[in-house]
Amino acid sequence: MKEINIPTIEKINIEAFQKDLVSWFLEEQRELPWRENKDPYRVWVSEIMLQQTRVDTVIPYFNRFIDWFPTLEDFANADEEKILKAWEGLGYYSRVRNLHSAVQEVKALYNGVVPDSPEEISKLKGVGPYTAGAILSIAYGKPEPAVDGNVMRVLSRILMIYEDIAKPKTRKTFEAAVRKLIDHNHTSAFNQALMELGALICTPGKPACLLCPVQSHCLAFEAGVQSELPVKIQKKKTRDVPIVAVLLTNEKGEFLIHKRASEGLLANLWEYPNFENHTSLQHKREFFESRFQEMYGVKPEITDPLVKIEHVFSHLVWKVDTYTGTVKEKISEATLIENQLKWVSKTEIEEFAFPVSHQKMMKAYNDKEGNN
DNA sequence: AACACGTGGTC
DNA sequence: TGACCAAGTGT
Repeated sequence: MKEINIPTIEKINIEAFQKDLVSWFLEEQRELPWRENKDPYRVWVSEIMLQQTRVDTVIPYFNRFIDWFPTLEDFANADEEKILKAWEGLGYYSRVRNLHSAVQEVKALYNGVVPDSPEEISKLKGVGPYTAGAILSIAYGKPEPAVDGNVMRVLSRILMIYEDIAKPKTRKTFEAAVRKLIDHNHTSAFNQALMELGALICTPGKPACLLCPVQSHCLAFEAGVQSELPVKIQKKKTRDVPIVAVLLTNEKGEFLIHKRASEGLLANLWEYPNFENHTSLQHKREFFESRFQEMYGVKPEITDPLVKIEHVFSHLVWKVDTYTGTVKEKISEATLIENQLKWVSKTEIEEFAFPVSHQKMMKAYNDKEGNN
């Protein structure tokens, strides 16, 4: 275990810093549904939802999630279709599948009680260094660091740390800092205060230093360099992926849907039949029809163009040309099962989780038909 | 270490 | 309008 040295920490009056920060949090914290109590299960769910996701986005999802699965055991017993539906639209869907298997493990191994040791809790799927520290400090009062993007931004300023926060090893520097700074009597408030401060005051763009409860402790403010911090180098280019997707119906008015693979992008979510189309430009319909036929043995008929959808992911961009179409011939039951295809009515379709891009297809269809 | 993994909001 | 961002983790 290498010792991490942070010279500037000597300049901080730690007790005064703790008091100013924690007092501010106790006074000014937002009322959030996951702050109603310290149930480790609720804290856990909220921390997973909040990964890379805004508070305002999470609130309605969290409330519905707790409504559907009030206890850890309720969630452990839920089926995968339902848990994906609970997450539909939130993104990063592996979060909910990992949470599900982790919760089932807690039920089986720990009698349904979320473990309170760093070693045990860190073994759970989807529980990394941040989430482990967050649950341990918030739900169990353990003096563990919970270093997220907010904490790195706030502490990079207070301690004038110029390490690139995009680099994995940098998190360790900030964990070491938190271990020295954390208020052992108020671990929950201290860690949450760091994040709350980052969200409300010590923001990325223009930090509201004049309103900051720990302004007098901030080395970057003292030096007038708060806008230069944190240092963050990085940006990957996205690549375009052209896709042709078709909303296919049969004579019964049912829609054909396809379940995505169990790993990778949008794993296990449902979608309308589509193919990546690197070939060309004017022949998208023919391309789809022939690919569909070679995959499933039946030739669909594409009728009308629907909408063009551009969907931006963090690492790629789908350029989707969508159409409506019909399937007149019968697709055999074996083919349907083998290829994870399903005919569903407009009512049944509500039970399945779709990525946002494909939700837009049905919306466009409804808008166009003027029905619902 | 670097990249895959979603979505909606912001300046 | 195109980054850049928001309470990260798995591989």
